[in-house]
This record gives sequence, C-alpha cells and structure tokens, in this order.
Amino acid sequence: MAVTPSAPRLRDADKSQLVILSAAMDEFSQYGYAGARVDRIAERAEINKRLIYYYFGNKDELFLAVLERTYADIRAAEQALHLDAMDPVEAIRQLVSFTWHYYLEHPEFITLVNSENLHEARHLAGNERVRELQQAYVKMVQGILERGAATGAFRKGIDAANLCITIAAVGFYYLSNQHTGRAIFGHDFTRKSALAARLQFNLDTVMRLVLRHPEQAS
Amino acid sequence: MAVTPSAPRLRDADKSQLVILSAAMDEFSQYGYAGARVDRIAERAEINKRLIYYYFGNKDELFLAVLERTYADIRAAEQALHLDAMDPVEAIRQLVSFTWHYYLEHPEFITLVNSENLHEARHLAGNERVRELQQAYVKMVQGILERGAATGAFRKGIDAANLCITIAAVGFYYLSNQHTGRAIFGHDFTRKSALAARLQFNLDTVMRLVLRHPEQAS
Amino acid sequence: MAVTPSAPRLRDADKSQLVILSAAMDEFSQYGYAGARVDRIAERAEINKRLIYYYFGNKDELFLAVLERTYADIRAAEQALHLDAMDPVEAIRQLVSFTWHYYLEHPEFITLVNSENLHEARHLAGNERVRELQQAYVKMVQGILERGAATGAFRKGIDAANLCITIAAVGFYYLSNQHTGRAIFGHDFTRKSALAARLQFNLDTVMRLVLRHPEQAS
Amino acid sequence: MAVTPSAPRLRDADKSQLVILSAAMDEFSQYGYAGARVDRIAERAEINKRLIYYYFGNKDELFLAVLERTYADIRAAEQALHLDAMDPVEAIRQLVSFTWHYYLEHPEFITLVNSENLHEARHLAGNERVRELQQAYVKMVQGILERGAATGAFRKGIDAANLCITIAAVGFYYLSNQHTGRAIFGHDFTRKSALAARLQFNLDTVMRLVLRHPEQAS
DNA sequence: CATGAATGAGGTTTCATTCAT
DNA sequence: GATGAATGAAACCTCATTCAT
Repeated sequence: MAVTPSAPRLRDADKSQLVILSAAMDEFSQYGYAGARVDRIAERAEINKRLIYYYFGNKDELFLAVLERTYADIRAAEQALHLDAMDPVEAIRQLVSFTWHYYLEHPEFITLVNSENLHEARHLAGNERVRELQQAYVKMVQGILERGAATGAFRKGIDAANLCITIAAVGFYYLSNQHTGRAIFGHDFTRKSALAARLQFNLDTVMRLVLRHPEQAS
Repeated sequence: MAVTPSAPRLRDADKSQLVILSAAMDEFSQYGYAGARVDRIAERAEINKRLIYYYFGNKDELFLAVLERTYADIRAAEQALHLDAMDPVEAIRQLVSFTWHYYLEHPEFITLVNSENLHEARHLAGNERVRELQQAYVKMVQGILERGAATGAFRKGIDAANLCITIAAVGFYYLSNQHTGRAIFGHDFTRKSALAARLQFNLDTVMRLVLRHPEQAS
Repeated sequence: MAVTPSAPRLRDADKSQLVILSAAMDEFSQYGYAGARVDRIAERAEINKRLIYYYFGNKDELFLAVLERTYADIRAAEQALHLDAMDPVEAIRQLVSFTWHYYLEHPEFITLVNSENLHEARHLAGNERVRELQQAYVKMVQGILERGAATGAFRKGIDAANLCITIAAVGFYYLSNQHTGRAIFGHDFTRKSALAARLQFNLDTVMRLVLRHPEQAS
Repeated sequence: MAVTPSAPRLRDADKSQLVILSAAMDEFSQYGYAGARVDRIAERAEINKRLIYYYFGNKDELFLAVLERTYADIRAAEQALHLDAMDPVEAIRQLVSFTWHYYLEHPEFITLVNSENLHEARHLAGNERVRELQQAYVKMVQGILERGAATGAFRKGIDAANLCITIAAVGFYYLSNQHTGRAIFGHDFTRKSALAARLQFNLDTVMRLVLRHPEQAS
C-alpha cells in the first residue's frame, strides 16, 4: 500500500531557495510588490510559508533577491551575444533586436522594474552588484559607438548612456503600456503584425539616430 | 442669507468630490493601486472616509475616476498647444518638448499609468472617453506628418501611432525609471544638466526619425 | 422568533475603551506583557479585535494606557486617606496598612509593575503623568515625617523617598513572591494567619524605623 | 592521542549543557520566560537549536534547570559566609549586606524569580531541592536570632521566616523596581551615592527591627 | 449630507518544536 | 552526538468596507 506523500520533503536547501525565488518572481511580476502575497508565493512554490522567512528574512529582502537575479539574468543574456566582436552597425541592430525580444519573452522584467521604481528603488538603492553589471554594459555600448565612429559609419559624440536608455525605452514602453495602449488605441499591441512593425520602427529610430547617413538605415 | 454671487460657488458636494479626487490622485500615484490606502486618502482630503464610498462606490471606481481625469488633463493640455496651426517641423519639436515637460511636471501621470498597466488596464478596459481622446490625438499627429511630407520636410509613410508611442516612450521611460536608473547608473537622473541633455537627445532622436535630411536636425 | 444578537453593538466609544482597558489590565496582569495575547483581550472585552487597534494603536500603547491607569488608581486611593490631616504616627501606620491592603486587593498592580520593570520601563520612560503623581506622594510623606519630627515622635533626618520605597517593599515583595515563597518555604503565604502576621511584622518594621522610642511601637 | 590530564577535562556533552544553561540564564533573565526565545538561546550558546531539546526536553524544563541552578548559587554563596560562627549582631549586618550585594551583582536572580512568580511558580512547585536549601537557610537565621536573644542584644520572639523575607524585600524591591523607579521618581536608582544610601537605610531598618536598643543601630 | 464606531477577512511575521541525515 | 531543513499554529496588525446615528 504505497502512500503518496502530500508534500515532498525536499531536504535540499539550494533547491528550496531556487523554488522560492522562482515562485516569488512570478508573484511579484504579476501583482507588483504591494499586491504580491507571501501566502501565494508559498503556494506556488509548494513549500511551507515559514521557509520563505527562514531563507530570505522578509518580503522586502525576498523582493531584492528577485530583483538582483532579474538584472543578472538580462545582463548575462546580453553578454552571450558577444557584441564586442561584431561589426558596429550590426552590433547596434542586434542590441535593439535582442532587447526587444528579451522584454517580449521576459514580461516579468518589465513589471518588476516598474514596481521597484514605484517604491523609488528602495530595495536596489546602494546595491553594488547591479551597478557593476550596468557599468560594464554601458562601457560595452560606448566601445561599439567608438568603433563605429572610427569607421565613419556612426556620428561622433553620441552619448552612450542616453543611447542605452533610448534603446530600452522604445521597446520597454511599448510592452509595459500594452494594456492601457489597447484600451486607448483600441487594438491589440501584441498582434504578430503589430509586434513586427514595432520592432522595425524601433530599428529605424535607433539606426537613424546613430548612422551618419541614415538613408542607409532600412 | 448672504451669498457671494461673484465667485462661482461650489456646492459642498461638488467640492468634496474634487477634494477626494485630488487626494486620491496623490495617494494612488505615490503608492500605486495596491499600495494606496483608503484611510490615507480620507486623511489627505480631510473628510470622513465614509464619504469616499458615498461618492465613488469603492476603491476601484475611485481609481478609475482618477485615471479618467488624468488622461483628460494631458489631452486638454496638448490641445491648448494648437499644433494644427503650426509649421510641421516646429509642431513635432513642440510635441516632443511638451510631452517631456508634461511628464516632468506631472509625475503622477507616470505612476498611475504604470499601476494601471500592472493591473492589465482592468479599470480602463472598454472605456470610451479615453479612447476618443486618444484617437483625436493620433489623428492630429497624422495631420502634422502629412503636412510635413507634403512640404518635403518629412519622410513619407511614417506610422503616426508608432511615432506617438516613441515620442512618449523616450521621455516616459527616462522619468519612470529614474529611481532604478539612479541605483544602477549611479547618478541622479533629475539633475538639471541631465534633464537638459535628455531633452536634447530626445529631440535629436525624433527629428532624425521624421526628417528627410536629418543633418538639419540639431 | 426573537434573535439574540451574538455580540451587542455598543456604539459607545467611551464605554468600549473602558471595556478594552479593563480586559487588557486583566490579561496583562495575568500573563505579563510578553505573555499577554491581544486576541484574548478582545475575547475578554467581547469586542472586535480591530477595535483595540482603532482606539489604542498597538499592544505597546495599550500596555502604557493600562500602566497609567494603574498608577493613577493607587495614588487616587492614597489621596482619599487624607493622611495630611492625621496624627503623624497614625498616618504612617495607616499608610503601611493601606499599602498592604491595596496590594492584597489589587494583585494586578504587582504583576504589571514587575512586567514593566522586566522591560526596563520602556513604556513608562519619560512619562510625565506618573512622575507628577509620585512626586506629590513623596512630598506628602515628607510632610508627615516633618510633622512627626516636630512633635518629637519621629527621628530626624529620615529620607522620605527611601521610606516610601521600604513601605512598598515589605508588602510588595511578600505578595509578589508568594508563589516561589510557597514553593521554597513550603507553606501558603496567603493563609489568613500568615497575612495578619505579615502585616503586623511590617508595621513593627516601619514604626521601629521611624519612631524615636521604638519600644512604643507595638 | 594527547590528553591533558592535569585540567579536569569536560566531555563535550557536559560542556554543551553548561553552555546552554548559561545562555538560557542570560536570555530568561533578560526577557522573562514568555519573552525568551529558544532561537536566541541557541545563538548565544553558539550551538545547534536541536541540542537544547536533546538535553533539556523543552523550554519549560530548561527554565526549571535555570531556576534550580539560580537558587543553588545564592544559597551556596550564603553558606560561604559562615554566619553561624559569627557574632549575632555582626551576622545580621553581614546578611543584609551580603544579600544586597548579591542582588546587585546578580540581576538575573531578580528577573528570574519575578518571571517564575508571574507564572505562579509552576516550574518550581513541588521542587524538593530548592525547598531543602531554603529550610537550611531559615534555620540558620533562626539560630542567629536565638543566639542574639540569649546575649540580650536582640528582642525575643522575632519570626525568622518574616525576617528573612524582609531582609530580601528591602534590597530586592529597590533593585527590581529600579526602572519604574527611575521613571516615576525621576532619578537613577543605580547611582553610586543612591546605592550606598539605600544599603545604609536597609541596615538601619533591619537592625532597628532586631535590636533591643535600636539607638545603637547606626 | 456627514460622521465616528465597528468589523471579517486576511496580511506579514514569529514561535516552539520536529524531521531526516 | 550533532545539525540544517522544515513545519503548524498562532502571534500582531491592517485592510476595505459597513453600520447606526
């Protein structure tokens, strides 16, 4: 008479932490920090609620852990592109495209970042890890811009930080505001054709911004 | 029974509703929908909590009322610019600049819109009023683009809706993400010099996107 | 078919507060601050738990309210004795006797004070009200001592504050430690004969302390 | 396999028990029984929490172990004074002084005893060990009183048990209530001068109580 | 029209204790 | 003998909302 234990006792600290972190990411991204419920995170993770506090201290620290992993993930994906080794024009195209698809496939990134901004980044404030990751990223983009300027393909003097922001903005905003967008524009922002058109529009926008001779953009 | 007829007298009821709406806007924009507290709204408005329910039904309906007014306000400000009567190139410049300054001076707009998107626009879904306002806006931008294309200043075939989105995006994203931005970039996004540089960067971005000969952009 | 409402809705703010305060005094005195349960206080008071927070903020503030009332009560009872108008020797006798009987009839006073001391008086620290009450009390005892010294009945130079403390101590300690006392002495400290003997012992102790000719003490 | 035979080697088990007991005494005396946390005891002892349950069963039994040791300690210190061999007058003086200094140097005794009384001595009830210790103590004091009465220095018929209680009371109460004392009297009970004055006051009180000719007290 | 009093449900967190190795 | 992982129960407190006047 085999018995199916109602909840598998893991006895695996690392796995439990990962399971909690993953469930927390889902919950926080769906409801934001304030709307997220620790109870639901425990349910999603199928672990005892108490364990969340055992490993992460409290809701705030759990949220921070989620944020840190979120930023680490996107930067890791970026680095896997090896944009440094690419032709500058192609590198910028790839970056716009990558950013767009990353946001599309990781909607949790958008809601988490928005939620953290609503709270004036109080979890992330002073955090060293995410800052180092970001600085490496901006430096890499700056390298691309300089190489492109050297070949004459790019304009000179483009600010790398603001370019990074704009590349993010044109994708992030479109997807972040897709629901109010649907309500006020009256059509679905995530139709296949709409998505394709938006990516093309963003590529145009960014390439025209960096190229010396934008007519070659499209 | 003295009455002061010269000033348009608000009845107490109307006044209470306005006071509540204003307090609710502050609270919702500061904490988001989930983080907002009905108690605090009553405190801010210096009225009895029960009145909120009397006039607005519940928290959801109050949030919707705030959103409707928020969208009405920004569209009213836009219309006051009379971009229709302007030279197309100047009109687009003005629109980028206006949008930027409006977000800067109305930070509540940003957090309210983000909060509504977190909730998948469930308050705004199917709302006719905001949709009509938005359509008028896109149509006006389309008019500008057509006039600019006719004079040869603008490229042809630019999608008005996506342009509207991009004009919003490059300002909205920068300000919406100012707190995580400060945390990960390590500097204050709202320094006077940073704000000025960003506006200039956005003007460049948009003008290069629409003009046929972008070298005339700056 | 008459229905007996499960909980009477009071709609009487003052009464509700008094009921809560009284229930809280019982609970805190029985279990101490840490052992007391807000839930049980609500049950004792037969009110909704939420109302406790509505009127008193939190457990700490409720405890402070209980303490303040406790000190006010004992001082009020003391003042009702009108010791000022009494013969000094009789006044001290009365004070010892009153203190003893007050502790006996108000065991909650003892546990509340002990509990507050365990917490290093963090609720009472800096509290003006109890301090004023105490100062009036010490001043009154000082008056008695001076009058007694003037008539030659009392020794001179007795410190009023230390006398107050000792009058309290010999009663308070006996009753406060009655349970460990029973365990280690092996007899019931609250037997009628034991109580009478203790009061007499305390009268002896204090009168011998203050009188110039103690042989007249008993 | 080096062994250091000169120093009495504690087995790990004994050592762990002592470490736990010591940590538990600190924790219980600081927070009382209800406020004490098993987790913190484990932290203080720098051992695994499970060991506490292994050696002591549960929180209640651990508290009892602490109490037993506490009473054993004070009685052991008393016996080291050898009051039996002393002049009766000097013996009582020494006892008052010893008791005072013991409480001063062992504040944990006070809070532990208070905490146990709050719980109506349910841990100590029926405990043989502490009772035997106490009876030996009272008997010793009775011996002193009889010797003093025989020399004519002391009054006759003084109840030894009540004298023991009073000697304890005048010191214990002052120190136990030092925090509320500070709050309501408005000065620090533990100032050097205040402590010295209190000891002198207590010596006066007790000597006047026992001597036939109290004018020789001070 | 307005208000202070009241509430059930549910929020985060803490606790003593036990399990599995 | 020793330990990190895990847990059910219950703690304090908060929330949107309704009641009674």
